[in-house]
Amino acid sequence: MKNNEQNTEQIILEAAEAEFLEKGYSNAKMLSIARRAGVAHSMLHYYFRSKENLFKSILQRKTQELLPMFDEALASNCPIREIIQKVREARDRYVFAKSPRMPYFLLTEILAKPENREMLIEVFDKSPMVQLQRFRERLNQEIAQGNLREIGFADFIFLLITFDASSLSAILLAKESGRLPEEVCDKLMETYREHNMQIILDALRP
Amino acid sequence: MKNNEQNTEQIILEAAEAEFLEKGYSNAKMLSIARRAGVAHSMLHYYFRSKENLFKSILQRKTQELLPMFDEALASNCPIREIIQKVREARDRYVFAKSPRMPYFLLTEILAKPENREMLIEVFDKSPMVQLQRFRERLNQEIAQGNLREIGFADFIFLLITFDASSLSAILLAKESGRLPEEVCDKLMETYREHNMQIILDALRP
DNA sequence: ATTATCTATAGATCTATAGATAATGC
DNA sequence: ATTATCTATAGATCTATAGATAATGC
Repeated sequence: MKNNEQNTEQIILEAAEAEFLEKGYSNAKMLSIARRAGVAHSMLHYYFRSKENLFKSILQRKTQELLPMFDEALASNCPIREIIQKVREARDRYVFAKSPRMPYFLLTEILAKPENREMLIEVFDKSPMVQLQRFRERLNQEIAQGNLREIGFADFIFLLITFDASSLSAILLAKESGRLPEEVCDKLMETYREHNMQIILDALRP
Repeated sequence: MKNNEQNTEQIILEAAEAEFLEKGYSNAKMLSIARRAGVAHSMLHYYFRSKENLFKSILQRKTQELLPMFDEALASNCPIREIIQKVREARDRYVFAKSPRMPYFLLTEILAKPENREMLIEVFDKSPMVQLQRFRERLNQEIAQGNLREIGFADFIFLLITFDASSLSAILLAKESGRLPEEVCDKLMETYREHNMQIILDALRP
C-alpha cells in the first residue's frame, strides 16, 4: 500500500482520459491505461469496476466541471443571439482549447452514441445550477412568444456546444494530415465559425 | 463446393460492406460478416486473407466504381465554381444517397485514418480517366493564373467530395436520435449545404 | 489435380476477478 | 480489521490457419 486512494484514483482518471481521447472507447485498452497510470490494471477495476464505468465516470465528471463555465454565459439578460454567442465562446475556451482531438471525440463518442448523448443531456437537464435553470425559463418564454422554434432546454444547450464539433473535426484532421495548405485549413475554420452561428440562428427561427 | 467463386466473393463483399458501414472497422467482426454472408468465416480469409485486406478491397473497389460519376462532372469547360457545384451534386447522388451513415463513415474511417485517406487519394491521383486528368491541367492553369490557391489535384477533388461529410454527419446523427425536431434538422442540413459551397470558395480564393 | 468449402482449433488479446500481501488505523 | 495494492489467471472474444472433404475439369 503505497499511495493514498485520492491520488491513485486521480492518476487513473487522467491516464484514462488521455487514452480515451486519443483512441476512442473501443480502441482504448485497460492494460494500456494501467501502463500510462503506472499501476496494476486490476486497480482500474478496484476503483471503477468496469471499463464502461470508468468511461462514464470521466464523461460525467468532466461535464460537471464544465457547467459553471456555461453558467456565466447564460446569466445575462441580453438577446438570445448574444447568449448563443457567449455559450459558444465558452465552449471554445473550456472544451475545444483542451485538444484539437476534442471535436472529433465529441462527435464519435458522444453524438454518435445514444447512451452517452442521453447521459450528458441528463446532466444538463438535472443540474441545480441557478443560472442554468433560470435560462430554462427564459428559453421557454422566447418559444412561447414565437421568437424561437420549439426545442428542449438541454437539447438547445447541447446543440450550441456540439454543433461546431462536426464541422471542425474534419478540418482539424486535414490540418493534422498535412495534405492541405495550412492557410486553407485556417481559412476554412475561420469561415466555418462565422457561418455556423448563422446556420444555428436560421434553424431555430420559427 | 456449392457456389462458384464469383458469387461467394461478391456475397462476402456485400456483407462486409454493410457490416463495416454500420459498425466501422474496429467494431466490425469477421464472424459477423460471415454470418451475414451465410458462409464459414474461413472463406473470408480464403478470398481476402485478412480483415484489413478485405476492408481495403472494398474501399478501393467502391472508389473505382465511383470515378466515372465524377468524370462527367469534371468534363465541362464552365467556370470552376460550376464544376465544384457539379462534383458536389454527383457526390450527393452517388455517395451520400446510399445511406445516411455514409457521411459518418467517410469521416471516421477515411478522413480520420491517414492510411485510408492516402490510399484513396492515390486512387484519384493515379486514375487514367481522361476527364479527370484533363481537369488536373485545368486546375493547375487556374492556380497559375492566380484564380485559386495552390492545392494538389487529388486533394482538391477529395476536399469537394468529403467536405460536407463532417458537417452533415452530426445532423444526421441528431435526426436519428429523434431529440431535435425534424424540421430543425432539415433546416440545418439545407442551410449547411448552401454555406459549405461558399466556405470552400472562400478558402480556395488566393 | 485443382478449387471451393467446411470444421476444428491455435494463438493473440482483452476484460474481469480471485486471492495473496502489505500498510494503516483502531 | 480494513484498505490499497500486486500477481496470476479465468473466461470471453476475435483473427487466422491447418487440415479434411467434396465437387469440378482435365
